[in-house]
This record gives sequence, C-alpha cells and structure tokens, in this order.
Amino acid sequence: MCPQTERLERLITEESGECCATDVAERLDSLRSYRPETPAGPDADLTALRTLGNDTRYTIVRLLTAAGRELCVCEINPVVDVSDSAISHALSDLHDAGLVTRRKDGTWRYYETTDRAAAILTALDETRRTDR
Amino acid sequence: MCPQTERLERLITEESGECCATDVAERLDSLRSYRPETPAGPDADLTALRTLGNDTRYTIVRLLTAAGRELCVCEINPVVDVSDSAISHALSDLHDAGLVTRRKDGTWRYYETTDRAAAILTALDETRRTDR
DNA sequence: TGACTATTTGAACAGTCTTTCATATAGTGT
DNA sequence: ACACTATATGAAAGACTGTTCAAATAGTCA
Repeated sequence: MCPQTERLERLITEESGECCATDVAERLDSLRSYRPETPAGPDADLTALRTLGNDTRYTIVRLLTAAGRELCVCEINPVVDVSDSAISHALSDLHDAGLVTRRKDGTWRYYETTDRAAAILTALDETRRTDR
Repeated sequence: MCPQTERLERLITEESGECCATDVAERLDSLRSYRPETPAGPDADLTALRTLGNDTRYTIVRLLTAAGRELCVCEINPVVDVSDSAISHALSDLHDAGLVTRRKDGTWRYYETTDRAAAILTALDETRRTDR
C-alpha cells in the first residue's frame, strides 16, 4: 500500500477509533467521485481564468465592462499602455476564451464583454476584502 | 498628436459627421475614467484569477467545494496526481490568494474553500457553454 | 489597380511559473 | 531526548507566457 493511503488510514483511525481496508477504499472512492470524468468543463474554466488573470487582458475587460457598450480597438489603444499588437493579441485571446465578442464594421473592429466575463468580474467584486 | 488619437479622431468623425480636438479629448477622458485609480482591487483580482487558473490548484478547489467540508491534506494527496510537495505549494498559494482557509489540528492541516473561491466557481458554472 | 488605413499574425526574446528533489519544521508518543 | 509523523519550504530545471518588432491581411476610396 502506498504511503499516501497509509496516512489516510491513520486519519480515519483517529476520526472513528477504528479503520479497516474497506473504510479506506470507501473514503478514497468518495473523494475521487468529486473529480470530473470529462475535462471539458474544467478546461474551459482554466482557459477563462488564465486568460483573465493577466494585467493587460483584465484591464481591457474592465474597460469594456465599465463602458457598458462595445468599444472599437482604436478606443482601447490610447488607454491601455502596451503596443497595438499586444492589445490585438490580448483581444484575440479573450475572444478565444469566450470572454468578449467581436463585430466587424469596415476596417473597424468592435469588442464587447460576454456574460461569462461579466459574471466572473461580479463574483470578484462581491467577494473582495472578505477573508472568509 | 500621436497616431492612436488620430485614429480615434477618424472614428469620431465617422460616428458624428464632425470632430474637433475637444471631442477627442472628451472621449479620451471618458475612456480613461474607467481605469481604476488605485490598483489594490485589480491586484487582488489578478492574484485570485492567476492562482485559480492552474490545473492543480483548480482541481484542489473543485475537490474542496464538491466535498462541502474541510479536507485534510492527506485526503487531497491520494486524489490529485502530483507530488505531496506540489500540493503543499498549491495550498499555500491558494491560501495567500484568499481562496482557502487553513486550520491546524496536531500534525494534520485542514483546508476549506472561502466564499470568494465559491463565488468564482459559481460564476463559471452558470456561464459555461454560453457563447454570448 | 494602387495608395492608404485598421487590425492581425508570427517569430523571438525575456521573464515568470510549476514541478520535483532534498531538506527543514513542528507535533506526537515513548 | 529520541524516533517518527505530517506538512512546509527552498532551489533549480524545464515549460510556458507576454511583449515587441516586422510583416501580412483586409477594407476603403481615388
């Protein structure tokens, strides 16, 4: 038996006074059942979190959200302090992650936040400064 | 005048038929007002997003949330497929980011999700598969 | 078609993360 | 004090990311 389940066995013994092999197996099954079978949801979540967890991209999404309307790339450029190229890359990543939508109008490109991005920002806003 | 505001000037001209220097300045002021003065909130948000946007840490938080109770480190180890050390690092990072709480009992350490972590996961769950 | 615009794309470098191994800390029981 | 446990910490190596520059695409207007 691997050392990790030995530790778990000792924990269960402390908890309930006794512990047989079945108890360990049951606890392990119970814990493992919390892990998702298919990683599709988690993968999408991780992409969203990683994408939003970058200063430039986060700032752009905050800007779009605060504006409350779609913004043209040329409205974002003068406000965010990186190159046009970096902003284009950022918008592209955000779009791939499902956090903004894109609309073309001639040579202009307009971007707007999705509900998903808004929901994440709301969750953050409502729980800031809470240490519990 | 920098090329970025020239582009903005052309956009405003297209929108409203005309555009003077004041119009550009006003639009810029309006856009810039969306940026936060102090980066304290954003910094905390970025830390939370970056911390949760990693497979190991995300999996641990999902596990804690699904369990609905605090878990001992030795209950997490056998379920998550990285070294004990990596899990300890992950839990430490999550704690620093305000996403889990820690409780000591003898040599055992128990971790539990915070409201902040739960809120983010809920936001993700409620907006998955929405492409708008 | 050709000149000009707004935006995107690709390559490359610097910097940051994530993991592991080895070691350290702290708690318990003898 | 000692042996033994559970967990944490530090350093280091490889993988990954984010930015910039240079060049490409696509739309507009003459």
